[in-house]
Amino acid sequence: MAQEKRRAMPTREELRIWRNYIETADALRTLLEGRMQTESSLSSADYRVLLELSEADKRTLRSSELAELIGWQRSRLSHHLGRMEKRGLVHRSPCPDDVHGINVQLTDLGAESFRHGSVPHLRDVHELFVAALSPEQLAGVDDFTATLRRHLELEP
Amino acid sequence: MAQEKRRAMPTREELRIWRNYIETADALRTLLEGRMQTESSLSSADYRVLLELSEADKRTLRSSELAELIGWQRSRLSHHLGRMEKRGLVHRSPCPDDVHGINVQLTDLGAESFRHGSVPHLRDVHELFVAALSPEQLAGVDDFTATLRRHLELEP
DNA sequence: TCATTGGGATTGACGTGTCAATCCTGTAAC
DNA sequence: GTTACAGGATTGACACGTCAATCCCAATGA
Repeated sequence: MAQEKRRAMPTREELRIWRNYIETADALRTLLEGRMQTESSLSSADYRVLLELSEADKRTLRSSELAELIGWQRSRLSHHLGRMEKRGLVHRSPCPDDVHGINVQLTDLGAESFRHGSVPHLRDVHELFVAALSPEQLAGVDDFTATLRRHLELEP
Repeated sequence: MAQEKRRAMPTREELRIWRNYIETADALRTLLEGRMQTESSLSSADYRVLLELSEADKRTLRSSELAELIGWQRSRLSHHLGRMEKRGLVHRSPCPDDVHGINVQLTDLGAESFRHGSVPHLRDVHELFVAALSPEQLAGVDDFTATLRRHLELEP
């Protein structure tokens, strides 16, 4: 009886909460993605890339740093940059300092797209998430996500 | 000043909470999917389908009902059933009652796969989610997801 | 009898992500 | 000098989801 909770099953109630939690988060993500798509023709993947680049020095990052920053596999980034480059959002060029290594630079169009996209996106986040919750609820979210992140050993 | 909150932007702090929230949910989903894949060679999409079918009368559902139940587009379901049928998890046959309409039936292999997959999956949910949180935190999650669902007008 | 429409399902093209294999180019080992 | 290897990035094959187009078949209506 000492460790009856080891590898236990969730109760019906816990399972219900879990399903609601994960479905809601999913629905929210989907909703926001859809809005961003129609508002500015950007996917959330595009947004992540543009965000990091626009905050970077000279709007430029080494490909590997970028992958690190947003936590993607190299190959995913490579595929995605290829597509973004085709759309003119981004430009790749060999990196002078490092023999291997590629510099990824935001183009003017990319910077413009990001500016145009970010304002409505942030408003959407406010409208669909922040505005729904009381300050106490928001604090609760912060608390339990922190707990969860610690539990999963995610980097902060 | 009366409606200064209309279409407002999130504060830095609110944005941080939002990002943590959505990233954590994502990471959790990914983690669980990965485990299910290695434990039982099922994706979460497979799992959804198998779950509904195994609870259905005679392990069978009309394709359209199934789509309704799990909230998928018809075409997504069609594609996915095609793949699952190839793997022998599921069987499709024209529906005798309804002229149009296709019956989707769980095969023995499908039922077996689901049984084998569900136990470790539920344990994973417990380990990675339920066990991390205090009863108060869990109640908090329940509360704020309910609030969010109402706000987003998601069906319960 | 033949065109029309309508529900139910499938198909094809396309964008995306993953995994494993490959490529490229300096650097170290022999 | 040639071989090996190592870091950095790309590629290809495949699974998945979405959108729009199509197919199939019956029940109308002319």
